[in-house]
Amino acid sequence: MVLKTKSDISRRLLRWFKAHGRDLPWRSAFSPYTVWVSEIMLQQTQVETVIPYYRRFLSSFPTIQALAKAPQDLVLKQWEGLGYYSRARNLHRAAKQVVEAFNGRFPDQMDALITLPGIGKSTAGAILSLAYNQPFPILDGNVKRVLTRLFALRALPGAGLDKILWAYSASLVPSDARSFNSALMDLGATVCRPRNPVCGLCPLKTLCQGFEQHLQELLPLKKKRGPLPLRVQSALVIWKNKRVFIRKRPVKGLLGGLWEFPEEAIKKANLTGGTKRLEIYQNLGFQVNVGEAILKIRQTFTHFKLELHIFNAEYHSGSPPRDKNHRWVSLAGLREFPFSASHKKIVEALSG
DNA sequence: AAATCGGGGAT
DNA sequence: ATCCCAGATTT
Repeated sequence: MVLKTKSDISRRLLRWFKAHGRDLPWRSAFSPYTVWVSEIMLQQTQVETVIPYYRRFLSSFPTIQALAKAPQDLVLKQWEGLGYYSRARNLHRAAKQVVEAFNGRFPDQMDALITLPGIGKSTAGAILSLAYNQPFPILDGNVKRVLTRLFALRALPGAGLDKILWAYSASLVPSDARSFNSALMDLGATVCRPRNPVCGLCPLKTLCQGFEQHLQELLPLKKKRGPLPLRVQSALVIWKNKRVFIRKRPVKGLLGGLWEFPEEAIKKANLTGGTKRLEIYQNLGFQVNVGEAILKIRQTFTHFKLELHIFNAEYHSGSPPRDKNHRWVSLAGLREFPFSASHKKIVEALSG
């Protein structure tokens, strides 16, 4: 009975996929490199957002050797605006590892794949199934939702539920894992959607326990999170002889490796008391005269909200550290450096 | 187990 | 405004 249902599910899904599967840029070649790049970009990021980045990235780095040889600033520049920049740094590191430790040969085994930075169990399963057509399961947001509904799993999110979902995903994968896993993701994205699932168009409708129990809108269960804390910060556009000062953020942590106009936390009171503005900057290493506010930017991050106040400033005295992480750059030169979305808006405000 | 890590699309 | 996206890594 269970075996019959299993083959029933894969048969229905594969037939549906032939007629309704998405035509996506990374589904033309199935080379390990392009599958890998797409999988990393697609982590926590929607397909439509990824597509232009994917094209540009492969245009800049057509091979894993080209990626391995590239400077990190250029890799981050191609990633600029996509978010979760550790993905880009890990992708770059992993490319070097494959070129050096694996002689340029992309691994085709689970144990080797998960040694590469940025590749966890699900991305490894995706690479093995999509690039090599090996029968490995995946468990992304789409698959979690489809399986949770299909088997009416009422557990709260967490390790316990994940273990059950991995077991279901593994039990369902047929020999044509490439098409099956693609179909599972497409079904989740286009039919078994988070809100307003289109159960009338679902090939698994008659097998779906969630639909049978009218739970499709309630599943998967989610835990609610509290309000995000607000961080108020300032950034300075410091001028000196038609150039502006930028520095590189630490490679670890938030927006790691990106460049910025010096940014620090401030208290809201310091925004209004004109003369207090000189006290805003503690760690700059040199003295400036702070001018008027020129821009205010709000940005929501995963775990906090940012309110960023940008001020014009003029170099006064002293000197910043003389290393490659601190630069005076012309307006035209700013285009070479990778910035976060917020600081990209500052660049645009200065240029436009 | 919980926190960290971006930015935007959809509603 | 909220939810969530082809998750991984660190704490």
